[in-house]
Amino acid sequence: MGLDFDPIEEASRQWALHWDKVPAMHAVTSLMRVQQLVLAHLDSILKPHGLTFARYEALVLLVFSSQGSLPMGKMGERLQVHPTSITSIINRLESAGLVVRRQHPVDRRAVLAEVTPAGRALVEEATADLLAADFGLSALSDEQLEAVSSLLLPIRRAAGDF
Amino acid sequence: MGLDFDPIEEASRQWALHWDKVPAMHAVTSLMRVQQLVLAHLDSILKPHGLTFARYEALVLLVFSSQGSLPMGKMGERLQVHPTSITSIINRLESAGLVVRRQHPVDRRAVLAEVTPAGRALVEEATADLLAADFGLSALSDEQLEAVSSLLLPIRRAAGDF
DNA sequence: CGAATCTCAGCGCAACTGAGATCG
DNA sequence: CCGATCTCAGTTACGCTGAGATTC
Repeated sequence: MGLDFDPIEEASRQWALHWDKVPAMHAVTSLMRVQQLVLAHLDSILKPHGLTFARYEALVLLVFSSQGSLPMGKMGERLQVHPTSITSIINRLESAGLVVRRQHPVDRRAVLAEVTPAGRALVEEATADLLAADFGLSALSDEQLEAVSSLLLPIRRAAGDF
Repeated sequence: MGLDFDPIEEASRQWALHWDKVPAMHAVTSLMRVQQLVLAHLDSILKPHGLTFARYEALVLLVFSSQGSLPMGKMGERLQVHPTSITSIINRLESAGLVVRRQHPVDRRAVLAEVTPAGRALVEEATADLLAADFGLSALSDEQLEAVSSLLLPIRRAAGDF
C-alpha cells in the first residue's frame, strides 16, 4: 500500500503551478488524511469490544458525568452530533447492556442515558487498549501533541465550537 | 450551539483524574472535532457545485495528471480509498459529465478515468471558492499551517501512508 | 495457474429531513 | 399556544466484505 513518495508533497508541487495558498491546501489535506488513518486505527482497537469511536466517546462522557447519566440532548451538544444520531447511538449501547434509559427526575420530556456497571467496566477495558496504543499518536512526543492541540484551538473557536 | 466552555478542556480535566496520557487524548479529540468542522465547511462550499470533498479531490488529481487521466486503481492508491469507493466516485463524476471512462491503451483490465473540459472548468470554479475561504483554515497563519502539516507528517509516516 | 483490475450486491453505520407524541 | 425533547420512518451517503468477470 505504501507509496515511495509523499502524495501530499507531490500535490503541493502541482498546486503551486496553478494556484496559491499552498500551506492551507497542504494542511487541510494532511488533516483529512491523518484523521482517516487515526480513526481507522482507533476503530480497529475498539472493534473487539463491540464499540465504535463515536459510541466510546458517548460512554466516556457518561462515566465522567457526576451522576453517571445525562439527558440525551445534552449529550448531543457535547458530542456535536444530531439528535437522531444520539438516539441511534444510545439504542445500540442499550442493546449491548452498556446504558439504560431513565426518566428525568423533573423534566418528563427529557430522557436520561445512564451508564451501567457493565458499561463502566467496558470503558475501563477499552481505555486500557487505547492508552496502550497512545490513541494512535505514538509518533509524537507530549510536546508535539500539545502543539497540535494548541494549533487546532483557533480553528475550533472560529467555527463556533465553543 | 456554542457552549460557554471548551468541552475538550473539560474532558481533559476529568480524564486526568482517572487515566494518564492526557496530551494524546486531547490531541486526538481535537483532531476529530476539527476535521468534522472543516469538512462540513468545505462540503458546504462545494455543494452548490454538486461536489463533495472526496469527489473534488479525485477531480483535482486527474487535472494534475499529465494526460488528464489515470487508472482507477492508481487513483485509489493516491487518495487512499477503497477500490469500490473509487468506482462509486467515478460513477457519480461520470453521471455529471465531469469524467469519462476510457480503455487503458495496453492493459485491458484497467480502466482510465479522464477529466472532461467540463470537469476542468468546474475544478477552476470550485477551487476559486475554496481559495477564497482559505480552505476553512483562515484562523491560522501560513507559519501555523506549515507547523500543522509538519506535526502531522510523522503520524502519516508511522501509519504507512507513504 | 495465480495475481491484478474493476464491478456489483449486500451489509453496517451515520447524518439528515419531516413528522409526531409528550410535556414545560 | 409555543417551544423543547425525544422517537420513528425514510432517504442519502459512504466504506467495507464477498463474489464474479476479465485480463495479465
